[in-house]
Amino acid sequence: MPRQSGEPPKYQEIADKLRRQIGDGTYPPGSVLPPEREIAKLEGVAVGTARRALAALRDEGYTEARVGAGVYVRSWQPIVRNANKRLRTAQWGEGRSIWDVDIDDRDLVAVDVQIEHLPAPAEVARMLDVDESQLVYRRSRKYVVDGVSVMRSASYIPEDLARGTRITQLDSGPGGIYARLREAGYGPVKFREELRCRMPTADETEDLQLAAATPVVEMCRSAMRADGRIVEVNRMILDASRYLLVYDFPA
Amino acid sequence: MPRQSGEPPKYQEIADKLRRQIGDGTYPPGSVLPPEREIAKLEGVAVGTARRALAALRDEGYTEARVGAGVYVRSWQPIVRNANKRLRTAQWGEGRSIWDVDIDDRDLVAVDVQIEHLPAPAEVARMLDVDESQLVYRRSRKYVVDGVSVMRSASYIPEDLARGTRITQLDSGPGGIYARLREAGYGPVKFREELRCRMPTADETEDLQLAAATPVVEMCRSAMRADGRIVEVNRMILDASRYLLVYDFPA
DNA sequence: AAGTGGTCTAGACCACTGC
DNA sequence: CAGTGGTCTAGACCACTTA
Repeated sequence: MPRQSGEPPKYQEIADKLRRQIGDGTYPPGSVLPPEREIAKLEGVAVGTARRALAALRDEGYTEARVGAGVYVRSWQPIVRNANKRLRTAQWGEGRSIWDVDIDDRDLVAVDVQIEHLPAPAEVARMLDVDESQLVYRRSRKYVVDGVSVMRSASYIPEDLARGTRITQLDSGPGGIYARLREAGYGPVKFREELRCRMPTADETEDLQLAAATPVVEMCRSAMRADGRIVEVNRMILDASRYLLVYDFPA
Repeated sequence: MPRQSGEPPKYQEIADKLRRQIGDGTYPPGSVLPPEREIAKLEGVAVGTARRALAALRDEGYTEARVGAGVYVRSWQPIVRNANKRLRTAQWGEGRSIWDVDIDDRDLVAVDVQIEHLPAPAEVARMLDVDESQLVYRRSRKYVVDGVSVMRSASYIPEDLARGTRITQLDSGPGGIYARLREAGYGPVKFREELRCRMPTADETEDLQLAAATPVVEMCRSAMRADGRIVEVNRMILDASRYLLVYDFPA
């Protein structure tokens, strides 16, 4: 039988009900929802319709399905990322990686660290104000917290600034690349972060092991020297469900 | 027939193909994809499977379906929002961006403007450091650009700061509420913006007329006076597909 | 081995659009 | 009025998890 004309779709009403039950603690974070076949029987709908309701919840980030096991209620425990605090000059001098600062007491691990020496990608070349054919260093890595991939980052540095420093090595040394740039007299004085939020590509979903329908934040940070030259461009993809972003600025 | 064991699902392969064709210009922005029944026939699958492929594209923001008309390819023409424009114009000059966006100044129109006088919501009360029972002014509005709803905003001001000023009126006067606060000696000197990105609730989808599976940016801006008191809290919901957010800050 | 979510089929009626 | 996307049914097999 087709559904009667009129109000909201059945799958939406079932989803609303489950959403409410997740909200009021009937299904607390970490718990399992009834299987789709049981929901179908309880609500008197076809299994496909119950599936759509569950899919809606999954697509809103409420739940995570594990095949063979069940549909689990997710919780949101974000990493607080304060851009200004992390990049303050004082903290680079202390020999700490900027990434240590805001992770509370959770372990943050960089994996899949790579250094490449390649021609600048078009947009990066425009930002760095160099020719596309010119070589840059690309330092890429993925960050993992509590076993969960939360971000992929790729940093681009013009060759003439990186040459002869530890920026070209896997371990860039205490304080990271900003400390190296500063030692060489190229310390950045200003930053710009541009962000957009969108649904991930298939590659990003695979790389960060994103739950279905989790958005990503695509961020580009550029670091500028006193004379106005951009000395580094950092392109990042963040699992949006894992981050709370904070910016402070004067009026 | 159930599908053969092995590689990616059919609907995913069809989606990949369409995604590629959107990318290479076979279906340019604004064009219409073949109807689901035709895709089903062409690909030799059931209509439901073709539908899943189209649903995947829609869920990634590539397309927008108009019932009765067809599935249209979307384009991304974001509003560039520079949180601290003063810093930007003074120190960065004309902005270079990785994203190729026109920085045109389209007019933002405020609609559905409302002023309420109500007890502070719990989180707002905590931010403003007042009792939950205490009254605050809530100024809410929706912003529309080119006929499209892009943001909903709700600003909260403690009663003792707003009383006797035009902050309590629909038209808060030239310069907006910050000018009024400044006149009263309460001018903010610092801002903080906290952002998270997530899938919208059903209410938000309805309110902003969001395309299916478009993420939102949930933002909370607080304005701080010289003595440290927070004089305003502004809660915003942005259609993520319409915004490019920019933050400048010193090292 | 039983149960679960993921995929798929082959139909159907509805509300809406555009001619 | 023909065509479109949205919803729904009642089945089916698969790969996987759990015990």
